[in-house]
Amino acid sequence: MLNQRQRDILRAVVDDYVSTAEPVGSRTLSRKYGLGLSPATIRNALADLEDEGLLRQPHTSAGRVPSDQGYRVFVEELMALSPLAPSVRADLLRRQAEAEDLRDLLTQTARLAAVLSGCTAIVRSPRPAGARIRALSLVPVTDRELLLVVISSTGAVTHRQVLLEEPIAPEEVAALALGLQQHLLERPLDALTGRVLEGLAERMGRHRDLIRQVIGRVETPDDAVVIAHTAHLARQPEFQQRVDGLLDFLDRPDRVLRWMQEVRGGSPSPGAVTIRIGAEHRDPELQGCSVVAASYTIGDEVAGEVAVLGPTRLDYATAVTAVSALAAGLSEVFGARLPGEGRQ
Amino acid sequence: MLNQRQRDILRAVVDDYVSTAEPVGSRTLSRKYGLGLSPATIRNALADLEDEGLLRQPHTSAGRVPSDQGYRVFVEELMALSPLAPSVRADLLRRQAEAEDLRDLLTQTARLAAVLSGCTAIVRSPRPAGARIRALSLVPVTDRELLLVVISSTGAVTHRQVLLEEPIAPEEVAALALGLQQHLLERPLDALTGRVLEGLAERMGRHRDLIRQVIGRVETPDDAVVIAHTAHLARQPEFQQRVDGLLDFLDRPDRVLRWMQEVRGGSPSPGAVTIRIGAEHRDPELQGCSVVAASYTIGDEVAGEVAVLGPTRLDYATAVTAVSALAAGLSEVFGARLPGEGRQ
DNA sequence: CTTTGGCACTCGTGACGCTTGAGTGCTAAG
DNA sequence: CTTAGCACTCAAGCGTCACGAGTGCCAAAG
Repeated sequence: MLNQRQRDILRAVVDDYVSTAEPVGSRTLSRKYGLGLSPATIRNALADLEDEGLLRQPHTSAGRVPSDQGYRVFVEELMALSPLAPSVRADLLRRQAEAEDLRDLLTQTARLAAVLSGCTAIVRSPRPAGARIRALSLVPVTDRELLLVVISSTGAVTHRQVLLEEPIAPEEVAALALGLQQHLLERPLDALTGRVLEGLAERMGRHRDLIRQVIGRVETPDDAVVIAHTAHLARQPEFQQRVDGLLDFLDRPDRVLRWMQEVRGGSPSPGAVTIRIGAEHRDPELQGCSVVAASYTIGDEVAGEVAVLGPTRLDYATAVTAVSALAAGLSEVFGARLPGEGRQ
Repeated sequence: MLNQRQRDILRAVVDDYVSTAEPVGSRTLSRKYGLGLSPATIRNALADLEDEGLLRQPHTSAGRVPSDQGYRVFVEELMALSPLAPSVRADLLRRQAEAEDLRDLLTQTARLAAVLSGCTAIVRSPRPAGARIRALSLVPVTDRELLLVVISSTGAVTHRQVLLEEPIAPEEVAALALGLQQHLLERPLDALTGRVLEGLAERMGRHRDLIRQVIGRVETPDDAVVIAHTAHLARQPEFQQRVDGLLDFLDRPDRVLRWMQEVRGGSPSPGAVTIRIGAEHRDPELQGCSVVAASYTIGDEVAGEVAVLGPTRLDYATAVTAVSALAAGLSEVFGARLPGEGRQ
């Protein structure tokens, strides 16, 4: 276990390295941080911390750098969280509440997270397991072309084109819509995929094929994540040589989505902040990266996450405050529209 | 004016520099390209080309590098375009035709352009001046919440939430929708903004405010451009130091959109390929970049562009073939659905 | 008049060695 | 247990040097 001095010194090392990106040595620590200890004493402590595996030395005669494990201890035991000023918090919430629709809300949230943390931000669209179909409509486009519009209880609007073999009359469209509504309204979104629809298709007689076309994705991975300010990643000195790999990763929404889901798996409790550091990531592109994610809720259910992505040398305290505040804001905005109300 | 030899040599310099990213000297040219000339002769020609402003020397005793103006001459007079193999072309068209909806179509097209050219690709959503409102529907979500769905003749679907002060009955919604349809169907999309709506609002009696809410953007800039494979930009050696500026630019859809529109302004003829090189860009971030854009059409009208973005040292011939083929593909896919038909 | 070989010159690059400075570990004294 | 001192290590910076790629110019050959 670490004693108080070691904790102070580890904290100082992380603080200094986060702000300078340079290995930090005993003299710097003695001078810049009010530890009241001589460099020699600090050296002993540093050596101990290195034995514990919390610090690394890039080479002999360089300063120390936190290891992934060191960051882990830092975020779990040492980090001093300073809450946002109430005025800032209010400002964030106001901006979120002002969003014009779901997409705008997520985009704004991602941008705010990126600006606050100085990192690339990622927001996962709300997709609570309990999301239900709140409204459903068939819009006739031409006499053999319909648009199916589905609105979920999260406020997500998805639409899908349906091409028909033969013309359909407006009254028939209305009847069909009514039938669909009777069977699907208030059912879970999952009802739009798989066997439920197959069963429904059988019962719908001649429009069986129409229903079949609806089976499948109602939302693409492209819509499922919003990414903001990839430029921040490119600015990190440690990523100069590997920006392309990271961008390549972020260019693929499906991978990002799977990864977000996996990160969230680590901590299923609502509102919690998950931090994943460096080697704790499975994907090779993400070595040297850390992610800080906070989940937001709709009702009592975890619906999605607000996350920031940066080098392991990231300002965890700021990141945690930022994603917490923004996730809480999302929960609030969603909560303000009680079940039965909606938000596009 | 350039003589044949100078043209051959300029072409060789561009070819070599594009593939190696290294300044190219007289000996390399004499050896690798079948010019049948000694290095000394080539040196004379190189000096002439430099006097003309078509080549630059990074420093004395380095090889030559094409100047922006040199690339300009290259693309206008020297470039050898090799058409795509019919099988590849057919494959592209097949992939485009298979797209499930407008968004998927644009995303796939952008990805194909990026892969073919090895550059970052940008596709601008179709927005022909003549686009009309093909279908319009009001979907009741709750008793004081409606979703307005608008489908344009390009197949773009946009939706916007409308919050009401007081509850509205389903029959009233239907009547309102009918009223809107009568006034707006087949009118230009512009009718959804500005004074047309103001006039309409007056006539709609108590639902005036509802109409007012609809005024404004029907499509955000976020939807207007699709960007693929930003990682390719980060891979270019000349951008190592400035990836962040470029990403910052691409992170802002509104700027990208304005820029695309400006680039297209250069060549208004349908189907044409526009090339903008280095200093020809106004934005400082884009110095050292070139863009190759081909417009696609709906009917006879220019609707949008397929573009690739890379360093000035880019493979213009490949880029031109790629964007031309993909833009033609888009035109074809849009053309196949005649006016009156639609595509989500 | 054009082409070409030769030659002197320039300049970036990489290797080498040197110095400097930051940092360490160890030891002995306080 | 703390700290001052000391010897040691190593990266980074700097000047020197040789090398090589490239140039411009000139005079001779075609």
